Amino acid sequence: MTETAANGRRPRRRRPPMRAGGLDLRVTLQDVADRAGVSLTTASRVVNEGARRVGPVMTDRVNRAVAELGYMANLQARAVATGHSAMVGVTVHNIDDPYFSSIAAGLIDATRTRQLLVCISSTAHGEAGECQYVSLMRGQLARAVVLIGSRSDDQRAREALRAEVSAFVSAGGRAVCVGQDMLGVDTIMPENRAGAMALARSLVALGHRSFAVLAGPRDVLTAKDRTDGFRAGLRAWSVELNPRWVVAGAFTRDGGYEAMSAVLASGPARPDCVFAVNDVMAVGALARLRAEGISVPDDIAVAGFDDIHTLRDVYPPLTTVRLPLKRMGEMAANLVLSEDGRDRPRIIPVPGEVILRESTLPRPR
Amino acid sequence: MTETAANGRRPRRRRPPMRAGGLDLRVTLQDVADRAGVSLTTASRVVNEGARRVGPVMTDRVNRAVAELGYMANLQARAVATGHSAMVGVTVHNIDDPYFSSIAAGLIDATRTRQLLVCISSTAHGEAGECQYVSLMRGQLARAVVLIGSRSDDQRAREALRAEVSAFVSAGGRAVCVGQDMLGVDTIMPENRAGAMALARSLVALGHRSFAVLAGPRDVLTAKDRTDGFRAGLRAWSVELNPRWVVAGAFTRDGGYEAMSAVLASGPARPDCVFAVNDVMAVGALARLRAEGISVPDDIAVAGFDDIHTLRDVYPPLTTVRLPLKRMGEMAANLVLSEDGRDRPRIIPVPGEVILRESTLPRPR
DNA sequence: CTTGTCCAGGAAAGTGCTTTCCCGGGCTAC
DNA sequence: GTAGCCCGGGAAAGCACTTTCCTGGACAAG
Repeated sequence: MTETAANGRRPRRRRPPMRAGGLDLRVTLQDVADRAGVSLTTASRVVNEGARRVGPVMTDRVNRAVAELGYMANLQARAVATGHSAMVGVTVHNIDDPYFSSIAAGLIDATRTRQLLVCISSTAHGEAGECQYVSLMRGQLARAVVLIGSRSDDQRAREALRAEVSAFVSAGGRAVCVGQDMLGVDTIMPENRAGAMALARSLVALGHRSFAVLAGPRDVLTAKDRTDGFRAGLRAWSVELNPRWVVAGAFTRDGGYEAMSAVLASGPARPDCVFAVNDVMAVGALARLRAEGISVPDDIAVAGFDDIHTLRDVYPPLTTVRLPLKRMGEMAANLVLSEDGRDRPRIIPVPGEVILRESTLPRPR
Repeated sequence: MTETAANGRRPRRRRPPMRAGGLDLRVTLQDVADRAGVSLTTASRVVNEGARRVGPVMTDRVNRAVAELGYMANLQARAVATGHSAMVGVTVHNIDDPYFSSIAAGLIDATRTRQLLVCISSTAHGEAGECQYVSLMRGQLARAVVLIGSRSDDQRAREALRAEVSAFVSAGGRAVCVGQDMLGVDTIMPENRAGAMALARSLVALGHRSFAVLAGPRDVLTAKDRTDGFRAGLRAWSVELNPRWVVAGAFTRDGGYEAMSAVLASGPARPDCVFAVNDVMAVGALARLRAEGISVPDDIAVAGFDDIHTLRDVYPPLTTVRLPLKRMGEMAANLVLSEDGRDRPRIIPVPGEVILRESTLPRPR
């Protein structure tokens, strides 16, 4: 009681920018302790419900003070003291793209019950942005970082990212990638190549013989893998792909629209079937064909990749390769949460499933 | 030099859970200072490029040490020291819904250059989840919190959220809402009511006389506002809405599908036109009508709301009310970043624009 | 009655950073 | 030549927590 009285409250801290007029009522654990008439230590122990037990009287007093003051622990300070936080950093290339938002949704869902704080950054393609974000997460003492999206074929950028990720891991974090296995960390790996290959086989089986590919961005490995897989699948049936009909384009609806335009402009001949390396592009292609008055699937068939949920109702229904996107997000979350204990990264392949719909009806020959 | 030698490096800190085998190489500012042979203070000043100038020699030495050691500041510690962080918390109801991911994309975009760290939580409807998240953000000393999505008509929940937000603001944060103005904070307010009203007028002008409304979830104010606005718009033309044809349903494709089913099942009569309170539901309705062999727009016209970008290519193209979703995200970011200095919250109404497309061709009478 | 063992509570030392305050040297002004 | 003044550098005091270590009392065992 003697000391306690002398232990005057520290003066309100300097709070630098201090919003105009907004009185600052940040309440600290010390405030709680004071109000409850206990030591800071005891207050901390009650709040943390940790190993150390506290008597029921004190516990009660502290809890009451917490409620009365509306106390919320300063999580940053806690992170500094303990050396780790509950944050999980996530990067996607474009959150507005349903491919990414589906995966993110799965991840967030799986994470909800686990008391983790998910931070999403939309890095608009490019390893540079991801690099920066991983570094930021290192600064946040993030528990993990999840890099969602295709790797690029830019070797230098990839090395830089690899180094950054490795620094993050050395600092005690965990890293997971959804895409290609190029970072030396746990990876959820959609089987783009095999999926596209299977799709090619199915399309040939339906009677299609000449193909165009709307191949996505040149430097994106996912696009490359799907294109290559498709070509390989055709080749297995001795069907060759006309290089003039393999045209690049952005991974967007408009990218698909323009790539389709390029195919149509390439000459009077037309392919039996167009494979767009993702559904979003396929929708753009459909729009372009409709604008031209070309009937799908009667004149030209169209197939996509991903089986995006929100696109399941375009007309005609799109043949595609289904990837369990939400599930992939959950799998990523599980990788983040499970201790590995093993020395080598886990690679989890995710097969795609060919879904034939009306956009590629059988072609009578 | 005398002191420096004695100033032995602190022993490596206790690092509690310590991943198996993962050697912990967290490098601190002290390490940098030691390596550069300068004081902690100087190192800090160099790293922060703050007001205080440091001589070129020291600056250089520190920068070199930073590079060599791969130093990344512990942002949590910085936040503790300064009393604020660069974090912005964002809640959406469902990140997988294009409505939300578009707004989020706009927000993230606008935020990229500003050195802010965006944390997104998907709170799956419900003020309770938002409450919890705002509290979490208070613990993170977040600079701001952005609540994206409709308020519900649950008064108690709303009060709780309001209290939590107010605690957040008292602690020096800023709050922005995208939805209804019910929280007493800066708000981006889509004019749902007016938009639906205008849509109703346009549809009547096209010759439609009997309407069904797929009205969304009962407790969601956005759904309610749109329904009410639509009803009011009809009434202005002396058209009444048959209550049996106002059916609730989830804000999803499947919700729209089922609500449409309910309308069809309600009797032999059919409405001229169906208004789904958002595009996603409208797409579900289209699917249901197609399944029934009912032609849109010849037999029944369909209209939605939002003008979701990825849905712009459904067939037939959907009449809707366009909301500038990405722009709304940017506006929210701007509200977050601009100091207000005013005493009362800013409310920014966002008008919707009626877009007539083929799903509601004029009906000859 | 003494000794040893828990046990709840508190003081204090940490966590990595910022920022205030102090100090000594070089400069200019008179 | 000296008084006054910046100016770059460092020591130390925060910031809001956690956790170790200590302490005094209650209790059981001998």
